[in-house]
Amino acid sequence: MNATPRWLTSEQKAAWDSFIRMQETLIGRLSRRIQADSGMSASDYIVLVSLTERGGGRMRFLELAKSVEWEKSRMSHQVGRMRKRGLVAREECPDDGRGAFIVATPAGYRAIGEAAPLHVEHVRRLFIEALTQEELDTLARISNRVLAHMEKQPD
Amino acid sequence: MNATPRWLTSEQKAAWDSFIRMQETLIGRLSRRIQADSGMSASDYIVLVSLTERGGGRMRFLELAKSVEWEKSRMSHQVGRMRKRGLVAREECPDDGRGAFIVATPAGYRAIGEAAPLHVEHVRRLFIEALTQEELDTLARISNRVLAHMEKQPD
DNA sequence: ACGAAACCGTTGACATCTCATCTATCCCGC
DNA sequence: GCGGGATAGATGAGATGTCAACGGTTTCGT
Repeated sequence: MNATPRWLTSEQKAAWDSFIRMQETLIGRLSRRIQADSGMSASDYIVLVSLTERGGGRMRFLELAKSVEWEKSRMSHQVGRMRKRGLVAREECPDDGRGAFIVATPAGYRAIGEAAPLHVEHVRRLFIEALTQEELDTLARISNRVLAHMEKQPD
Repeated sequence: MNATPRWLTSEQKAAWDSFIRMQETLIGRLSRRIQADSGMSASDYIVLVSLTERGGGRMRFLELAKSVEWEKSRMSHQVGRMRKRGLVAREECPDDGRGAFIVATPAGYRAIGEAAPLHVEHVRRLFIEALTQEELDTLARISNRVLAHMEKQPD
């Protein structure tokens, strides 16, 4: 037994629609680019970046998952595939019999080393160059505000 | 034989990272919400919205695909699944022997009618409420600028 | 007319993501 | 030191997305 739903105002809807469309187009183009340029999936790329930059090429499994904010199941499948492709390896963890370290292989380093400059170039070309530094700052502030707001909200 | 890659400045990288993180978190939470609230996938939702709002419940297949900016293959699979679930139906097109109309079924209308208010509530709660109207306008302007820029760029 | 090219939509193979469930190990109180 | 709960991670099923190739139709130049 609800009241009429409260729809968005036309300004709110316009903002939402523009944002969604932009975001979808941009992410779509970038992932297709990564794939085409490097043969890696966008997921491979993200995981390798996090593993090599934030973990020095070696991280505990769940730490890696947290660092990219994925659930463990997703990461587990992903690591399995990346292992099959030789991008990462798995090492037992001496301290914790359940645990595992994920390690970037030389092939993994090579792949990310080749892919990263191309990726950055596309980010710059498609996104950064569209905006002034002031607009970028504004977008960052807005993004952080939304993130902070979401953290306070339940699911 | 390349020069050292031109990385992003720290301000640019900060903006990019914040945007990506926000976008991913927000979209992730919203799709899980749609799924949990209505049993529909986010894709089902988008397609039904476009079909009922912009097409009056009946659209040519490729027109539908264009209206949500999907490739035809993706839409074809999606429509196949939605057909199986009874959300849409397919009609032959008299004018064009290759073509097809996609039609929202009563069950489809019911599903979208129930899901939409909940979805809007979550959009409002997670996103709209985090920002002032001025910030929303700014974000819309920035999004449209990026979109316009991308349209001019090759793949 | 008629053949080629463009168009509409489908299909199959494969990669990926989610959810629920499972195993094994660790930790903690008693 | 033992039993129960938390933790680390893997796994299988099913839904989804991508890419490349395909089969009919239409269209259009000649």
